[in-house]
Amino acid sequence: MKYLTDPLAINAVIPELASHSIVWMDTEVADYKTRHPRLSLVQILTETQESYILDVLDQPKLIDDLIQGVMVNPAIQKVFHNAAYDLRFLGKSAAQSVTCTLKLARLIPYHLLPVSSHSLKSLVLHFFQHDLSKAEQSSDWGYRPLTASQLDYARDDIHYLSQVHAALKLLYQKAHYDPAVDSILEIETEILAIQEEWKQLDSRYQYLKERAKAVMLAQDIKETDIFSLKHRTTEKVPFVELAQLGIPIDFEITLNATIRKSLTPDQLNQLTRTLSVSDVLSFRKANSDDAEVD
DNA sequence: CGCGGATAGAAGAAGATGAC
DNA sequence: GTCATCTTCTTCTATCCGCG
Repeated sequence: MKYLTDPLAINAVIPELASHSIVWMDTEVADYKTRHPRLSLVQILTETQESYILDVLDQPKLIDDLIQGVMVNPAIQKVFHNAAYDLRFLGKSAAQSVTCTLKLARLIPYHLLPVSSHSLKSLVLHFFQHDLSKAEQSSDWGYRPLTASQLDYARDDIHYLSQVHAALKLLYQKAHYDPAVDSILEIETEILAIQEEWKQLDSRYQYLKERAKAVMLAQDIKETDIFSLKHRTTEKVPFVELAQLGIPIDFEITLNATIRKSLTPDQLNQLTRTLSVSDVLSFRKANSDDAEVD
């Protein structure tokens, strides 16, 4: 691990970092609760397992050099967890070739990745049974010198990020089939195998939720360990009144059966109609015995 | 705390089905 | 044919998530 605090040393290492085709990155931020958070550390791991911790606190010039040298270069793939957060400090929309493991994790269906949260901590626990201590996450990253424990945390983060990334890529491949060559028969076999069990569970699940809601309403319980019940208000105004106020209205209204009925064919043709078509999958009604006599 | 994006769930619609 | 019911979909908005 290289912990670099000297601006000259950091500047010197940028070309070396830029020579990699993929790096795993993370940042630590000071004053994150205030209106003006400051970038404190940028951690970078290379595919050769070298980790760099760059101290860039109050070094806007250095941060910009890093953005120009690494972030905007499309030839370097940058992997972050919740990239949107780090990009606020590292080039924003100018950053190129950024991969986000949070987004990747969310693309994997629950049955292949059964975790209650897609935070890096949860993913590390799921894949590697390692409790990534997040105690340092909210520590003071604006104070110098940093503690050994802070630096350990900073290094662990990118190390586990690359491991999680690899595990996620495998699962992603497992989850994604090419529909052009996928087998409908295989899908049908699998869905029939679990359908009855799923129906029973789903029925029970919905039923219990309805009961819970009824109980909480009747007994005026607002919150339990697993449920919360709150009011939700929706206010409406007559459309005609809005129109009469001359408020610019620029959205479409679904042409439903009721409105359609009150329009003459002429009126209907005068309107600018846009049609949207969706494809609907449904189960066919289970055939009775005559189906087999085909 | 702030943000961008995801998510849950309510509401309303289309269309298939079923009872009569 | 009419009407009600069921499934599935889209749309909308408040709320949640994840980062430090």
